[in-house]
This record gives sequence, C-alpha cells and structure tokens, in this order.
Amino acid sequence: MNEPITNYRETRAKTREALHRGVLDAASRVLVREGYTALTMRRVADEVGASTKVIYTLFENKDGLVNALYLEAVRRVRETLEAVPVDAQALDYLRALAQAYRAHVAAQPNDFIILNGLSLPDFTPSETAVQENVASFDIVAVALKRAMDAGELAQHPLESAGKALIGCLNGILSMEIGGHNTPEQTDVYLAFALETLLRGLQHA
Amino acid sequence: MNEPITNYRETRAKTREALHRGVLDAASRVLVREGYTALTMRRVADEVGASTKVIYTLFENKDGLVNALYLEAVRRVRETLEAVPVDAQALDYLRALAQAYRAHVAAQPNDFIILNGLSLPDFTPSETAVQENVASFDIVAVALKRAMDAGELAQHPLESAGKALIGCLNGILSMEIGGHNTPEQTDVYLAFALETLLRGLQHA
DNA sequence: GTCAAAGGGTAACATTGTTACCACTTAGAC
DNA sequence: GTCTAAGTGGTAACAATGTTACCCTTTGAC
Repeated sequence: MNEPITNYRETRAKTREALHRGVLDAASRVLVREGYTALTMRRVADEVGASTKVIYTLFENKDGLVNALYLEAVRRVRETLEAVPVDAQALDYLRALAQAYRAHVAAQPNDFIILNGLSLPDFTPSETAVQENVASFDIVAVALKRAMDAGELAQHPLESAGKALIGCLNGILSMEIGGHNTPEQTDVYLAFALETLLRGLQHA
Repeated sequence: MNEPITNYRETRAKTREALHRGVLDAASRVLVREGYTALTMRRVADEVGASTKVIYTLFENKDGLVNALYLEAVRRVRETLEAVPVDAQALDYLRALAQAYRAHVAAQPNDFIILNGLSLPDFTPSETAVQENVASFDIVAVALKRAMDAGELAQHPLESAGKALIGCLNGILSMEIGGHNTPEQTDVYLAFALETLLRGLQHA
C-alpha cells in the first residue's frame, strides 16, 4: 500500500516526457537543416536513433507531431514578443515589437513558415493551436490600446487595427520567404509599411 | 516539295496544344473540387481519361504541371485587375482594384493559394513565372503613381508603397484562407487596412 | 518467479512521383 | 501498297512516403 519511491506510472510519464522532448528536438533539427520536405517520419526516427513506431506511440500521427512543432513555434514567437521591454512611448514600443518579430522570422524562418501554413499542404493545426497562435498577438493589441489611450494614436477598433498591422507584416514577410524580396528590401518595406500604418492610425 | 495542306508537325502541334488545354482544365477541375492534396498525377490522368504518361509527355513533371497552373492563376488575376475601369478619382480606382482583387480571391481561392505558396511545399514556381506574377501588380504601382501625381497622395517611393499595399492585402487574405477569419471579418479588416494605409500615404 | 501492460522493432500495406519497356499510330518516301 | 522513322501512350515496375499488424522485450507489482 505504500507509495513506491519511484512510481511506475510516474517514471513512465517522465520517460515519455523526455522522449517527447527528444523527438521534438530531433524533428526541429531535421527541419532547420533540411527543410519541410525532408521532415518525414523515417527521417525523424533515424535522427532519434529509433524506429518510426516510437513517434507513433508519442504522437497520434504526423499531424500530431507537426502540431507539436507548431505549438513550439507559437511559444517561441510569444517569448520573443514578451521579451521586448515596454517603452514609455507607446509608438516606440510598437516599433520595437515589429522589429523583434522581424528579427525572429529572419533568425528562425521555419517558425514563420509553419505558423503561416507555408509548410505542409495537408496539415491543419488543431483548433487550440490556432487559438494559441492568435492569442499570442494580444500583445500587439494591448500595445495598440496603450497608444490610443495615451493619445499617440486616434481611437480605432482594436481588432481591425491589430489585424491590419499583423497582416501587413506577415504579408511582406511572406514575400521574403517566397523569394520575392531580399532581406534588405524586406527591412525597407516593413519599416515603410509600419510607419505608414501608424501615420494612418494617428488620424480619425 | 510542295508544302502539304496540313503539315505533320503543325497538326501535331495543334493536337498537343489541345491536349495541353485539356490536361490543364482537368487539373483545374480536380483542384477546385478536391483541393491541392488530391492533385496527383494519377488523379489528373483519370480526369483526362488517360494514363499518367500523357501528362509526362506534355509537361516535364509535376512541377511543370503545377507551374502551368500557376501561370494560369497569374493570368486570371491580371485579367481581373485589368478589367477594373479607371476611375477619375485615383483613390477610388485604388479602392476598386483592392475590391476586385478581394472578390477574385473569394471566388477563386485556389488562385491565391498557389500564388502565395500555400499549396505544395516542394513546389517552387519558375523564375519567369514569379516575374509574371510580380509584374501583374504593376497595375497597382501605376495607380499609386497616378494618385501621387494628382496630389491625392503625398509623394512616396513607389516600390515601398506598392509592397506595403499588396503585402497588407495578402496578409489579411492569408488569415482568411488559413481559417482565422470569416469572410465578413476579412471584408472589414481589408477595408480598414486599406483606408488606414491610404490615410498614411496622404501625409509625407 | 510470474504476470499484465506498455513500448518498440520488423515488415508489410496503400499511395505518391517517376520511368523503362513495348506496342501502336502516322506522315512521308519509294 | 509498303516501309521507315518518330512520336505517343498504356502497363508495370521502382523508390519513397504515412501508417499499421504482428510479435518480442522490458518493467514494475505481487
């Protein structure tokens, strides 16, 4: 009846968790090194040094694995945005947020790719995963509200302003990912678009 | 030595062209009805009522077929934009262009999907195909220039203004395609983003 | 020591893009 | 009319993919 020092289920859960991490990291490595077309179950299994069965016991199927990668990407992006120090000037804070986001996409394009559906055509993130992603941009909405309340921007519907801002950034970043623009061009276009949007938001 | 009434090569070329059309139309039908994951060589071949070999004699490989579909999408979008009547008011013309583009994407989402890389991960359009696509947006650049010259907008770098505008539209449309927004929301966000951008472009 | 339950390796399945092989058709030459 | 060469197209196979059935191993509990 005594609680065993190392519970069976507990140890197994820990092992599972460790394996989970290991598989996700392996998948990430494959992704970064070889891109999404190389992200196959066998390839990931090889990277882990095991058979595909291991992945199937940890994740329901490939969609499950990719969904986990999606959530990791969401987390990383959110952490990036949360790490931006809140500036006294609300507009400067917005600029810093955009800058941080752009830097993250440049450093980890795979995060952008998976979050924007540019990876696997038959993959659709789970409902909750999408909500997580959208929610992480609440930071932007809050920043916009601050700017409006401080009088640095005119009053506008928060949702529309946020979608316009994020959509604009993502659209321009997509061009770079698609090979239409060089990184330098992207920097110019992003800065121009941001300033133009902010100027437009300063008036009612 | 007489030129034959129906040259061998000529007839064959015509047959080829007709077949070309037939295969492309079949592929389009499969695409519209069943989406990109169903766009397999065998599926298209079935739709044509022939074997896959036919497709391989007409197109180099699947990328070749998809590239042809990409070019068709480019053409349709350009025709849509070219069909917009040039309004005396340059800003209203810009609004009409955006409206027409949005309507086209709503009616033929597959065009948007393939042009923005949301379809097949291993497909990359040919260099010339991408140029065709980018070039079709010269219409927007011209419209912007008209507005600036007429004094309806302040003077800004054409390329940046164009990229900001198109990027913004595409970014918001991507959200709808990705299932983040309803069509009604998309309409609101697009209108808001466009007006905000225009307002921002009215000032220097 | 025995047992139940979970994990994992092997080999197979269907489906994909792609191609080697072979038969067929057909325009032009004699 | 017959023949030749070239292009076309169907069949069946190949490798690679996601996925799973089968079976053996491991591991904690009693």
